Amino acid sequence: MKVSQLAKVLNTTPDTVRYYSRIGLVMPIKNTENGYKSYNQQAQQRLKFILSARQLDFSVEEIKEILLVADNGSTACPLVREIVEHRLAETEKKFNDALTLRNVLRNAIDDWKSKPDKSPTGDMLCHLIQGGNDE
Amino acid sequence: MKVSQLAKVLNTTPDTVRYYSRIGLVMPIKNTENGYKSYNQQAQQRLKFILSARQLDFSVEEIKEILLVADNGSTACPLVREIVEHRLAETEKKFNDALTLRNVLRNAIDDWKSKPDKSPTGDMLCHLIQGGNDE
DNA sequence: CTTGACCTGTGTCTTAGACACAGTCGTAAG
DNA sequence: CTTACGACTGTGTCTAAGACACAGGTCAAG
Repeated sequence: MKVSQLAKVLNTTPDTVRYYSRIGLVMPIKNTENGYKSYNQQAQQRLKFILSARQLDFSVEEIKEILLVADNGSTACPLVREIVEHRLAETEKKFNDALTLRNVLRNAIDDWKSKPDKSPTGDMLCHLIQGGNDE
Repeated sequence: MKVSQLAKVLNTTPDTVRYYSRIGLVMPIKNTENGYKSYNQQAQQRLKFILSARQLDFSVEEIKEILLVADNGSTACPLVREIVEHRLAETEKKFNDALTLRNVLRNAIDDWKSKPDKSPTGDMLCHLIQGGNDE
């Protein structure tokens, strides 16, 4: 299995496969003829796992730690549970931040509807953004 | 006004002030004695504008374009309106993505509650992530 | 003068790949 | 067989918005 072939099978991009190879998450065999990377069944399994974890928004660094534990023969499950809890908390924060920003943007657009465009002055670059209650 | 003083006045960090100086968004005067950056009233005004735009999640690159237009004496308002519309669309996407991911994570946590930790096997690194319906 | 706390500019680091590039493969035509 | 050419390859570099490390500078207290 070469890079693009593996990428297609697992529905990802060659660049992603190369990246994970580059940082050592998957270890292809090097074809000594041309230096091309060659992936076996185990590498494919491993990459599939990585992609699944990425879908849960696990960072590559976290996945690296999980694999380290699993490669050692230990259960990675407790670590995985911990990470997913952590990720949930972060995602809820992102969710709230996006919600807040959405409202701010919507209010801005609404407020600005009644305001004209103005040329900048010495102390006012754009009254939409800077402007308090200019009339 | 030196870096940290300006940062404190505008409630931001010295690193942020230095960054905007470094990329040329604000242009401090160089003290010829010690090479320290010195900010005047106009620079402060400018930085304040930048920070306000950042609060609307405008990118630094977008702000750079706005300032370019304003420095030219033209109205930046149309550009600002365009950017904020664009940003709203992106924020709504982020919002939805976060919502979706939150549900995925919650479901995962819930599903996993009834599942034990397992040691990895040759073809199963972590059954929580990989596992279909193993019992 | 010396100490020490704080400040300074500059250089490097961060994520997770995307992109550019020169070289290589494989296949089809001549 | 050679040649051409499109698809592929590994490696090096780039991204956003600062954060951090570091060697040196400043300034007030003693």
